[in-house]
Amino acid sequence: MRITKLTRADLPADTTELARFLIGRIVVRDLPEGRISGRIVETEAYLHGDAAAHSFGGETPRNRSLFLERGHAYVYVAYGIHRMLNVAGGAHGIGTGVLIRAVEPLDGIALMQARRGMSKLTDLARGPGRLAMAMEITLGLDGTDLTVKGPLWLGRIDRPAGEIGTSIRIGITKEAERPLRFYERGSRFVSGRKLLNV
DNA sequence: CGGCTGATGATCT
DNA sequence: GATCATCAGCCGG
Repeated sequence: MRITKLTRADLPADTTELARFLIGRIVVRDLPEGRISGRIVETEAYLHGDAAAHSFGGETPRNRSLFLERGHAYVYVAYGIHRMLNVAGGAHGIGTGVLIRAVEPLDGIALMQARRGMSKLTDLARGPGRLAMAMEITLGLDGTDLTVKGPLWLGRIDRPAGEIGTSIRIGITKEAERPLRFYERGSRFVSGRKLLNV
């Protein structure tokens, strides 16, 4: 399977557009043991001035990667257990980004299964915490430029995204009604409740 | 399948 | 010391 690297110019400057654009694109994790990759089927946008965004209170050591130019990784720990993978959006100095919530496993399925301690394909990377565990997303990857081939980068394959559905975001309480979650309709690899995935 | 709950640690106040 | 952009496991239907 041929995966072509995305360039920064490929990425929409608007973060909501970026969240939609990333559906159907590929996250590639290159490890010494081999390549792990997955096709993005679910994202959420976190915008400038959005009370649900980590950047809302201004730049801190933790969230500084969100303020990098679009295409950089922002990785943080949620609930003390799970790492979350985000793609920073917008221009340098603007704290916006896209949370990658689920991928459809492509390469390195055996590696993902070993990492997750389970084999069911549809549960390997369904949900941001599971995705991060399956793809070995560590805090050390925070700030990585995803438009450069390295340990973690973004690509595309010759397969169009399906129809994109929209819903409210999952697991937040502030600005909870904004329709900023996007997913590929009909995909079995999408997280969230059924009601949200119509 | 849907609902509930405890785990767990980095971060900021 | 409070707050989490979550998940696995357990329970009842």
